Amino acid sequence: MSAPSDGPILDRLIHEPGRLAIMTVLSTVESADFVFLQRATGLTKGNLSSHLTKLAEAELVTIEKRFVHRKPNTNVALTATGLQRITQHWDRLHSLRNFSAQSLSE
Amino acid sequence: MSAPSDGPILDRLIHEPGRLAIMTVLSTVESADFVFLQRATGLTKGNLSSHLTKLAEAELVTIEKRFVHRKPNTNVALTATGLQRITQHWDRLHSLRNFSAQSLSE
DNA sequence: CACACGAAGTTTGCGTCGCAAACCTGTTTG
DNA sequence: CAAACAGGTTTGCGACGCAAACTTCGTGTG
Repeated sequence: MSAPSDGPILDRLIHEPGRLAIMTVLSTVESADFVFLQRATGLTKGNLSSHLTKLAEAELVTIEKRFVHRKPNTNVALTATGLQRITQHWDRLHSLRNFSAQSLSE
Repeated sequence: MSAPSDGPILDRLIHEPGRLAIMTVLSTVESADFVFLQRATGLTKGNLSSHLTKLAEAELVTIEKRFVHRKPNTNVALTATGLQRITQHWDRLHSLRNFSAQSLSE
């Protein structure tokens, strides 16, 4: 059967709204800096910072800190596993949505 | 613009994996009882119970407790607003996924 | 009858988490 | 120089989800 009770356990680390937004944006873009991500996701600096730290600890993103025009510039990109995981997460969301009740009838 | 920073703030109450599963299953089915939902979602009794309580407190579902064949039977259904909210939630997830970076360029 | 057992839920304890607010550090601006 | 600002980081705390313990009612079974 292919009920939601199967594999599709949603990973909280990625599912959390802020991080889902971050990961999804990153999956469309090669790399992005802190300010861009903040605008793209609507997160506050503080929350974006701590979400990025978590994602980096899980090795889903890489973070590079530089100076550009004498200002700090934090550049973020998905790792290979990060890309795989966000893709998989969206797949699981889709299969959850496409769930149909009769698959439980056995 | 239609960036994720706009409306699409994801509602944690519905977004939580267990409740997202519950609500999604309920949206396909008119009504379901406790045991059915447990199998459909893969949640433990305890967690299903507490999630249902939260959903009921938010008036997204109605809960009716009966006895069937002398056994307790808890029947759950979406309210009108519940259906609206889960539908809206999936819409927002889709627009998040379909986000394209250039909408920020202004 | 008494006692165990199971089904169907509920309650509790606790570690974890996300958020807002405070803080930090270097750079312009008045 | 002081003040404001840009770009982040750290902290405090209330809320939350999970697993495990508890409850209640009904059904064997010796």
